[in-house]
Amino acid sequence: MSEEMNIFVEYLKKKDLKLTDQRREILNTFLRIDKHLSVEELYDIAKKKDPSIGQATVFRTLKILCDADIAKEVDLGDGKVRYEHKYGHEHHDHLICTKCGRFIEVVDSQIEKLQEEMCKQRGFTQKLHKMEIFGICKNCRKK
Amino acid sequence: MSEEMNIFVEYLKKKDLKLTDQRREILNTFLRIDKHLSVEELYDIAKKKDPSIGQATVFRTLKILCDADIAKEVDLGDGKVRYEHKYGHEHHDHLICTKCGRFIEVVDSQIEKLQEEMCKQRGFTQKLHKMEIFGICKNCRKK
DNA sequence: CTTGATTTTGAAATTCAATATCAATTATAA
DNA sequence: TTATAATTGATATTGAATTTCAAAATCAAG
Ligand SMILES: [Mn+2]
Ligand SMILES: [Mn+2]
Ligand SMILES: [Zn+2]
Ligand SMILES: [Zn+2]
Repeated sequence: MSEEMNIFVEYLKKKDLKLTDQRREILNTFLRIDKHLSVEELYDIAKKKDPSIGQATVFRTLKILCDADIAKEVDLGDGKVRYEHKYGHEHHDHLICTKCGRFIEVVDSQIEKLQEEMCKQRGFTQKLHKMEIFGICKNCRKK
Repeated sequence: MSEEMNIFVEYLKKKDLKLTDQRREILNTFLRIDKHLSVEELYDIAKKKDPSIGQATVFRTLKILCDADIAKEVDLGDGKVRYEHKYGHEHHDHLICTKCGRFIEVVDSQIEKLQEEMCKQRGFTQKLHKMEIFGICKNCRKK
């Protein structure tokens, strides 16, 4: 049983929510496919294992996984929210290939520091930030 | 007649599009209200001057203004696309106050440089980037 | 000016992701 | 086992954005 599943079970207990087959299966699928998937994509995969799972339950379960800090929304404003693993993952930003759709995860401590400074200078209290760089990845460039 | 209006007129001519009262009024409203407005907000304002203007036309015209590099989409992934002035404005990022909704425009040449380096290191060709920092602005903090 | 091909318009219909509704089903503690 | 409360999936609904379409407007040519 994965760490995340333990956390999930505990979280559900704490919130008086119930552990169901669907929720278990959705979490397992989410963990197995380590990508930035949309609900639709995750739903299609989970459905294969258990055809009785409904879209609404996938939406609902991913929201719970976010509340439990197991998943995190990634919204690029392209009309579909995606979800990534949060548990055991530090904050990071993304380089996104507009050709193949690959997400490259990056952190630059210097940039993070400069962001802090920039906010401080303006009396702005930073809560969170998003940095996304769009372009063409190494692989796609070669071809 | 504003610079932007000249550009718009030229752009329309070049693309065999027509200059209409609605398009003129939408651009003027857009220029007058120098904020990051959603289509809905811009529509409500433009409608007061000319009640016959329809939402669809506002959507359509803002798309044209983007094509003409007069306007630029700002999509924070909160379900509503906003538009800002592009003509005569350099690239910049945003500090966004989650309390009052204010947009503070910022550029940090050091950050921009580090972003370039980061991409270079990974063989990633940067096309564009978005950086948004969410938090509480000076004004809202005081209260 | 007119003319007339072509574009544009606004209202309404449609799309699409996300959310809400609801009766039937299921989990879980007593 | 039973009672209660949560959960489910199908379906309906929402809200932003887009498409459709017949009527109206633009604008270049005459
Ligand atoms: Mn990521
Ligand atoms: Mn701006
Ligand atoms: Zn790629
Ligand atoms: Zn504020």
